[in-house]
Amino acid sequence: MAGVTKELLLEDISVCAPANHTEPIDRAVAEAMATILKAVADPARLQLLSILKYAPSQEACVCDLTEPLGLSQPTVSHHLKVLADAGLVSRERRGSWAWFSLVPVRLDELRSFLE
Amino acid sequence: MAGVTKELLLEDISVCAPANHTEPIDRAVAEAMATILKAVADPARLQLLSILKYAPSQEACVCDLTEPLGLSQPTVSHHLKVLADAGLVSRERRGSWAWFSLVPVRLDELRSFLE
DNA sequence: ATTGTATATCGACATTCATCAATATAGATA
DNA sequence: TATCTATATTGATGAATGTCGATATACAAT
Repeated sequence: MAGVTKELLLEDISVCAPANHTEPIDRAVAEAMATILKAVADPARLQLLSILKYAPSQEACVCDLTEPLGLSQPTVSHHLKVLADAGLVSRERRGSWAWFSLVPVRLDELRSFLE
Repeated sequence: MAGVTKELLLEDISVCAPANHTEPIDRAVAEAMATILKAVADPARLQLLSILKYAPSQEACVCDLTEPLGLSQPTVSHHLKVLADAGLVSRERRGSWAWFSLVPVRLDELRSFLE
């Protein structure tokens, strides 16, 4: 099935926007949030997010990322896919290169949820 | 070796207090933060944190937690240990019961790091 | 001491995951 | 078309992890 994205859309986790809970979350919400948190809970992916944050024009292509991470190109590509599926980074193809950039609102959601 | 704790102390991650970075984090910092994030990135543990947050007097014992989570007592005990090792909850023995409560400053650190 | 209850640890199992080499795909250029 | 480069996918492998039953430990109360 081409064109099907596995990205978790914001609407899927209705509870994580305002974080105005008055009672404990249930299993379904916990699983949805855990999916996003798992995407962040990896050293390589934390480095990727950090590099993107401080990159000129807040973006970078895969070829700029393998060397600072010390990982192979397939592995870096894999990590970027995990981040993209979680909605934490976006991908834009320009010529032969794939440019990745942060989706800041997604990290805002994470922080809100932890309040 | 009795009395040895595996808790990650705040001092161990010198960079996560103010979150005033000006350059990308290195692998060591990323690994330290990933350890704490991994502790949070699990549905059962997110539920535990949430239940503790809304519990009367912000604490609960294991026997109060198995039923809402639908998991066995050893499994809940295991998850609480993971959270305690990450410094996210504290444990206090009172009689036969072990009372767990949140360590809010630890969650503050997580949020700061994601800024 | 014995019994009972609450919690922790152990051992095992199935699943997930990070990683790489090999290969496939996409796009640019000749 | 053919070729070159950048990125994505596949397949395999070893490590980490969530879960439970069985057992051990800690504490209270007979």
